[in-house]
Amino acid sequence: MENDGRWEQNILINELVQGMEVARRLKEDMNATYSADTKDLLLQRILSSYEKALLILRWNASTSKSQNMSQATATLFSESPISISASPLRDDKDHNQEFKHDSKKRKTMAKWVDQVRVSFESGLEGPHEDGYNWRKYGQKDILGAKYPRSYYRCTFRNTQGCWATKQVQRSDEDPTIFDITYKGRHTCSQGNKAVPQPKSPDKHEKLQCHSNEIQHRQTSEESLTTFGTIMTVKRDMVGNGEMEYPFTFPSTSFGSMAQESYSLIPSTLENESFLSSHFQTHLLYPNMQEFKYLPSTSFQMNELDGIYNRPLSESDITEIISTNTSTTNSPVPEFNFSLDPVEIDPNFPPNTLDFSPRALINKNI
DNA sequence: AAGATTTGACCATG
DNA sequence: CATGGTCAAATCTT
Repeated sequence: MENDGRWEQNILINELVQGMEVARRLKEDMNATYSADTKDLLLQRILSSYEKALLILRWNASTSKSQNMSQATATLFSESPISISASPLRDDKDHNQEFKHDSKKRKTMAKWVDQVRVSFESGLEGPHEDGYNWRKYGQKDILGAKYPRSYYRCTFRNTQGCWATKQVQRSDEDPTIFDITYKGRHTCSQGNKAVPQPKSPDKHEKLQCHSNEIQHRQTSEESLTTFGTIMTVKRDMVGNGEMEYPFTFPSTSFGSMAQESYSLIPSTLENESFLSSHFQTHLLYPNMQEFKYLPSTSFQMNELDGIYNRPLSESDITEIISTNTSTTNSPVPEFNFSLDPVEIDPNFPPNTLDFSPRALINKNI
């Protein structure tokens, strides 16, 4: 656990550096290039960096449990590489959520994809709770894939018109890894809640127990912020110009980390998408033994350097800003990041803006 | 009985 | 036409 300090420090530095970099960009382009909206987003991004930095400091000071601190920082950081983009090729109708109600149109509408890689202990049936209620609606054998792909949609699709979906695909190379692709933003009550309250704790508990031999106890206060395995995050462009954007997935599977983490870095590095100009950020749970195998310097910062140390287009800014917006949906309830992502960029139709599913796990272990 | 899952059929897309 | 995504009836679970 001696790495916790370094981890937190790196994140802290990282956040401050981000804020500084964005501020510098903003200063340079104060009276040119960027639109008013973009500037506003930049400012929000800056504020977010400081908020997060302060958050880390506050948390550090208020808790003696380094584990929870690490969980919080990991989660916070993990929200950073999120990016979103609307396809400029789509007309506004396609962005209109109303069209989502027409299944015939769904394939042509813009979508935002979150892709997450989550690992589990071997022997698991499948992915675990991510804070939302999903209903399986299909399964399909995928060409070249060893395991079938499962399709889930939000349980509240009919009752609340929530069109969030996810796909779960077990990894060929490492069956303990599941690629989970999220599409659509939760508009249901769960999606609006900072902390989804499991409606049926028993069910969740059963799932959790099923997937983990190791259960973690929490203090009452910290029970709201139980985050688990944050594995890898990948950003990919979809072929039709749609943007996949990464977000992190606060797994509740604590028990699996030590075993599975070995495979995470290789599996993602080998991924061809990594070589095709996409970037990936590896987020490893700070308490993992394997954490020590990571470069002593902040590997995340290197990733972010790739963002900040190049000329920024407006779309780049948008990506960075959306990083910010995601953090405003901080799953940590007591953090008062109240920015509504919908308001971040007026050019984005609200209902199609998708952010991190705020996958906050309120696990009642 | 209501809700969830399974699974083959259907459909859109490239 | 092959493939992936979704539908919906049948089936299972609660």
